[in-house]
Amino acid sequence: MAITIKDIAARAGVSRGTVDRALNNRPGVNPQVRQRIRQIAAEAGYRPNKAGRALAAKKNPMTFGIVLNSLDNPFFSQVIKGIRAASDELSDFGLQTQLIELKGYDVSSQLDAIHCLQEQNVQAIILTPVNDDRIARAIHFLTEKAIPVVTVNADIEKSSRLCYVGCDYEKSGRVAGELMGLFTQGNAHVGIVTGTVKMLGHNQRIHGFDEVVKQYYPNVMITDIVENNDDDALSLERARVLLSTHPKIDALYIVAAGVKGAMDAVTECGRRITVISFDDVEDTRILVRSGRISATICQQPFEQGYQCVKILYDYLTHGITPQPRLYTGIEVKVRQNI
Amino acid sequence: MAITIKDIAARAGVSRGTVDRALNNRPGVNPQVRQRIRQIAAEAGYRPNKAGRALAAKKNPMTFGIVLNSLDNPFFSQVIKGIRAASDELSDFGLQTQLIELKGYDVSSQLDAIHCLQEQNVQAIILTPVNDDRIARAIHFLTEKAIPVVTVNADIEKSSRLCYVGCDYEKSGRVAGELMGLFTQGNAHVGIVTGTVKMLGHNQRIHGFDEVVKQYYPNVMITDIVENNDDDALSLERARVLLSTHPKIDALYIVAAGVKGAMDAVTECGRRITVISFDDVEDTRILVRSGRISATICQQPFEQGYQCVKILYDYLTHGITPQPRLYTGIEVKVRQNI
DNA sequence: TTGAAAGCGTTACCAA
DNA sequence: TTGGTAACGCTTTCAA
Repeated sequence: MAITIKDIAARAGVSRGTVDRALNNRPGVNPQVRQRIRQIAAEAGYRPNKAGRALAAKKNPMTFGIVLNSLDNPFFSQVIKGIRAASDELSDFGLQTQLIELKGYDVSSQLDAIHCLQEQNVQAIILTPVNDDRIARAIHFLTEKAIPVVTVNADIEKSSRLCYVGCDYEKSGRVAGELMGLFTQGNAHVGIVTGTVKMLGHNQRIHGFDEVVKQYYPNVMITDIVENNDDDALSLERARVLLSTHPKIDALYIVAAGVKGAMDAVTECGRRITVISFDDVEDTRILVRSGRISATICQQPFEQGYQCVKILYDYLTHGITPQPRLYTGIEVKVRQNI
Repeated sequence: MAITIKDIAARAGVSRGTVDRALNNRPGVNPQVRQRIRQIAAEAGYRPNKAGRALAAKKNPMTFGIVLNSLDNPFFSQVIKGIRAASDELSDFGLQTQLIELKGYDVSSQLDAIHCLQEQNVQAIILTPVNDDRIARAIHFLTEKAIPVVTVNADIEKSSRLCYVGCDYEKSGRVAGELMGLFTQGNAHVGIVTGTVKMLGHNQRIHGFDEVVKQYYPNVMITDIVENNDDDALSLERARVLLSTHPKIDALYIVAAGVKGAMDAVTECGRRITVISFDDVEDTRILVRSGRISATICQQPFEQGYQCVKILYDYLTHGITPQPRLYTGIEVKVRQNI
């Protein structure tokens, strides 16, 4: 049976309250007594009991505020499921969550949502930030007020967020490059369809891909790149031009959304094209099942949702400081395991 | 704030003790009173608080016994890490674990271990069973004594185990078949190196592979199969014969352990061979990194260890009956994500 | 600065 | 068949 506060109190010859104050950096303990108690606790290998703590914590429950750009974006439904799973699991330990869903990547609506949550006195905030200075400042402001912020799925440069939970975009691009090399046996003319060059993650996926084919598959050539703004209609149009302009293209690397549009262009042109894409939404799944996309590379959205909640809970209640980045797994899905 | 036993007791006009007895099927409650209490609890959407329960449960702590054939088998170190993670996490909730590690797949030493655990009055048993009738009978006996058994990593036919946690071998074989088709662009003569035809899982991996190439890649031919008993020395010998007997073979499907031995034979013969293997142990990792194995298909051993403990805990303390099979994910690892 | 005690939700035990 | 009470480990409040 593990050691408890009661045991430590007995050994130190003080009361349980004093031990609690000493170990949890609460004010009003004689420095020497505090020191002695910590010493005893460390020697005994004391670890606070989570159940006991949770029960006592129910007196002042916690709320996490969450801001996601998830409306009309099927990818995020899995992230939300992960968030729900974590907050369900932790509800018995005094945690509540409040979710605000936004559409698109608009800075001011994101700022509004953050302010709204702040007024509700949330203890922490989770968000998918737009990569903008005003958001960075808002995060800074929250952190100063001792409201930790975790970014999920997308990160923001030079901000004071506690932790980023999401994909390692560079690495997933490298995996894509490797698979392209393997599927084409090292010979291909690749057309790239990206979302937008303004999204950090999209660029990183291209960069990782490029590095790998350069190093290992010198006969895999990147022929051209087009942007589709994550939009299917535009994707069809741009991919159509891409394919007709470059008759040599026999492979497609689709970096973001707009998969269906690009694949319609492939069908139109009638050529045999090796395709690699990202994520696992309905449209993509159908295309992988039919063999028209060889592989799609996924980023564990459920896990992203689950972990961002869990990390904040552990940070606030057990003082566990997370690594600055938690990368979720890179999953290769083909026809047989999608 | 969620509803508690106290609330229900008040509404039903009885004591907390009676509510506890009524809701947890303990004896000694007037049937009508029991009925009424359950009604009230159901209407109020009562869900027992886990922290409260855990604290109370510390009075009679639980021990799970675990039997793994893990000695000299690096694959299992990850399974053990998963078990440790789960039992660490649950130690605050009154769980202890007792691990017995065995070498090889010997029925009688496995039976001995089970008896040993039984004498220590464990509340549940986790094991990697040998597929043998005597083990099946032992499991049956335990189940009758209300000691639930979960099989991990390998299952046993017609036994009364509560749940199997591990790989879907058939499906992972199908993924291998798909990848082989993609890597060879549908043209290959495949040699298969398996562990033993006596292991259900190994056969399933071959069967799944066979089905997929038959259906989707008719020009991927399975040329021959050899057994290596999961042993590197034997693997080298058999693979050597395989490759020299069939000069046409240009692809290798390595189903189980003995990867290093088989790959030494590949090096010897000097031909260019496309290789797919399973699992992620040191030897394999080096071969994938060097590009000599194109992909290795993994089965989340950590997750297997973690889940088997968690499932039993949830079953015993919260009455959550698991699905009969929990398949862990199939992970495709290539040079860039291993 | 410290101690004592109440309370979080559940279970177990003893008494009625 | 029931109720009352103590206990699990921790935090908080009030009093000293």
